[in-house]
Amino acid sequence: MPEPLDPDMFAGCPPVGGPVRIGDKWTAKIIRCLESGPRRFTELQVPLRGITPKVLTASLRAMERDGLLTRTAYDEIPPRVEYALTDLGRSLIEPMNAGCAWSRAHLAELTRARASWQAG
Amino acid sequence: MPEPLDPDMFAGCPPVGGPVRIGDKWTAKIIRCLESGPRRFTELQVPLRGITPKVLTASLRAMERDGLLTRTAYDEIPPRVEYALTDLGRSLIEPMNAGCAWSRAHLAELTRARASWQAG
DNA sequence: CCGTATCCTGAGAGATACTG
DNA sequence: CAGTATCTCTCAGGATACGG
Repeated sequence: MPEPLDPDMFAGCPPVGGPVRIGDKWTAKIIRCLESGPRRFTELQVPLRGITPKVLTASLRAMERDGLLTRTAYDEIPPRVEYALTDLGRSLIEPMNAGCAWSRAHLAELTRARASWQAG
Repeated sequence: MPEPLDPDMFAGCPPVGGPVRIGDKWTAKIIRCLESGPRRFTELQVPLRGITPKVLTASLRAMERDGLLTRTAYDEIPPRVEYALTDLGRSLIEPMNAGCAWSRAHLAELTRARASWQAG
């Protein structure tokens, strides 16, 4: 493969931190939480161990802005807000599963690689 | 979907920054660069616009440690070093393609969502 | 050619406290 | 219940310069 690399081979690629921040700490997990149906703010906080309300709010707002989920506030007392995946958000589940499948298939191999690196 | 979320639903999931840092700024692109065959340090710097040697070195070392690629130094003058994907590294291409396919399919939709957010 | 050595910056993330 | 308001911190990433 002696062909030189195209200097512009990433020209069409969105920059990291561009269109969708699926690679951040929480986005993928939030999608998983909403996979089974709409959830409320506090409900999300439970599996998202220790996420602070500020960070959860920021994550949800970003995802809402990107059209991955919807926020619905009901005018009740006490307040009730529900977050639900859009079709767009739901469409991310497939590629996410591809990544998870890779992890399951190769995690052992990876752990071995790290171990033998430590060894020498 | 009134079933409560499992508080431990992410128990088995590796922490972000865990096993494989594919979500960082450079790892995926480096894999793309090596897809077509082994490459040298300076060769990688070309499409990786503006990556500094320090950062490229750090990325390559991390990937080597994880068994995603190999580093081969030839004892010549001037020095020659080649980086090549391992089978493990190559196996990441498939799930990466799944993500790229998603981008291609939904980028327009996403851009629309952002625009309408700005508008209203 | 292939890196190392320093120094620096910013953004994501967390701790803590408070409110409609 | 569902957030906001501050403050702080860490660390990936970058700028620059130098070395085998």
